[in-house]
Amino acid sequence: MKTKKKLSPKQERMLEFIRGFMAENGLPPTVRDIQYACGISSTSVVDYNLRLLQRDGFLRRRPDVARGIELLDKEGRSAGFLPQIPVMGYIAAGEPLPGPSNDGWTQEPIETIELPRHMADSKKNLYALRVKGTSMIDALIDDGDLVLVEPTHDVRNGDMMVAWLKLEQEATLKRIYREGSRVRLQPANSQMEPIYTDASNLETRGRVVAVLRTL
Amino acid sequence: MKTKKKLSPKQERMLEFIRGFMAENGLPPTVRDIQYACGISSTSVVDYNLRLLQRDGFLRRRPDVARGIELLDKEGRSAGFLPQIPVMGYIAAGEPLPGPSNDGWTQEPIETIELPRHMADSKKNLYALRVKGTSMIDALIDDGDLVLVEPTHDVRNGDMMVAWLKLEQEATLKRIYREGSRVRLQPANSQMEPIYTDASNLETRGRVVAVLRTL
DNA sequence: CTTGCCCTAGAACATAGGTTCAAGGGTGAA
DNA sequence: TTCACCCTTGAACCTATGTTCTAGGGCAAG
Repeated sequence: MKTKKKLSPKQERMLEFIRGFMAENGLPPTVRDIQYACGISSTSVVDYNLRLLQRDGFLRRRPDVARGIELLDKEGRSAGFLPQIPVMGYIAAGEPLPGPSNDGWTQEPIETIELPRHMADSKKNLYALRVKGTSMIDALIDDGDLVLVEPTHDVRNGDMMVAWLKLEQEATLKRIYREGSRVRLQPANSQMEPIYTDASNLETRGRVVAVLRTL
Repeated sequence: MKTKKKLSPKQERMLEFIRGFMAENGLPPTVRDIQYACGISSTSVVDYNLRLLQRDGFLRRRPDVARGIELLDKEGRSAGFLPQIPVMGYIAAGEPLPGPSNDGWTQEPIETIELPRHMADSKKNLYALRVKGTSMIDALIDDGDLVLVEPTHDVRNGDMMVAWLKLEQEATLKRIYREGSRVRLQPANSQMEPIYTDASNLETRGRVVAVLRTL
C-alpha cells in the first residue's frame, strides 16, 4: 500500500495541486490551471505528464471533456465526490423507532451527511440513524452517535444489527447470535449480560456497518 | 432547516441530476449534460433555471468556467470535495505512540481518508489515529476505531483528549478534568474508575473531535 | 383586449480548454 | 560520434461548453 511508483518532483507537485484544487474549488482543474500553478512553461508538458500519471494509475482522464481529470486512490477507485447518505431518524430503546416500516420508509430524512469513501459502498442502499439516549452505551454507542445501516435481512452471527423486538415493541442495537430457536443479543461490552429472546420475536431491520461520533 | 423555497418540478429534477452526476462522475455536469438528462429542449432554458437556482441559493456558478456549478448545502456552504485526512499512526495504551513529537510529525501517514463535511473543519489541521487494542473500550472506543484529532493544547475540562503520561510513557484517550495541581482522567463509562495524575506528568497531544468505526 | 410576466425555443456566438504538431535540448549507451 | 529516449517549447488547432439574442406562447391582472 505504498507509492506505486516514484514520481518526478513535477508530477508530485501536479498531483498535490490537483488534490488541493479539487478540495478547494469543488471541481477538477484545467490543464492550464495546472500549468500556471506549477510554473510549467507549456500545456503540452502538462499533457505529457498527465499522460504518464494516467499510465501509472494515479488518475484517469476523460478524453475531450473539460476538466475531465479523475483522481484515483491506491486501490484504483475514484476519489471524487461522495454519496449523500440520508439520516432517516432516531433510534432509542424504549421508544418506537421512526424508521423502516415493513414496506419501506415513511419519513423524510431529518438531515443528510456525506460519508468517507472507505465506509461507503454506493451500491448498497445505506441509511443512517441518530442514536438518542445512552441506552446503547454497552454496545460502545453513545448518545448522539450516528449509526450507518445497510438495510438487509442477511445478518450473520456476530454482526451488529438493528433489532426490532416485536413483543417489547422496541428497537435496539446489538450483536446477534442464533442459538437454535432462540436468539442471543449480545452487547459489545463483555461485562454486560446478553438478552435472550425467541427467534420469532425478532425482526431484522438491518446491519450496522459503521458508527460516527462527533464530540 | 427545511426547503428554502418551493422549486418547480424541473428545477427539482435538475438539482437531483446534478447531485447524482457529481457523485457518479466526480465533476459537475455541463449545461448540455443537464439539458439532455432532464429532457429540456434548449440550453437557454437550462441557463434560465440555473440562474433561478443560483438566485435562491441552491448553487453557485462561476462565470465562463466549464462545469462551474457548485452545489450549496442548507447553510450555504459548498458541498464539493472533501479534505483528505492523514492517518498518522496507531494509538494504544502501553506502547509508545508513533505520533506527534514535540515539534511535529516524524512519520508519513499510513493511509488517508476522506471525512464527512459535518465532521471536518478544513481550517483545523486535523489528523487521525487508528486505535490498536481494546484498552480504550471504557471510553467507548474499540479496537480498530479511527479517532480524529485536532492538534491543540487548548483542551477544556470534559474534552476527550490524547493524553501522554510522561512517567508511564504511554498514551491514552480520556476525558480530562483539572483539579488543582492534579488531573483526573475520566473514562467515558461512568462505571469505570478515573485515573489521577499530577498535572506536570501530563502532556496534551490534542483534542479528539470525532470517532469513526467501521464494522 | 391589452399589458406584463414567466417561461420556452432554436440558433448563433465567443471562448475556455483539450489535443496535436514540428522542432529541439540533454543524456546515456553503443 | 551517433542513436535512442526522455523531456521541453511554443504555437496552432478544434470543439466542448458557457452565454446571448430574438421570438413567441401561456396566462393572469387590469
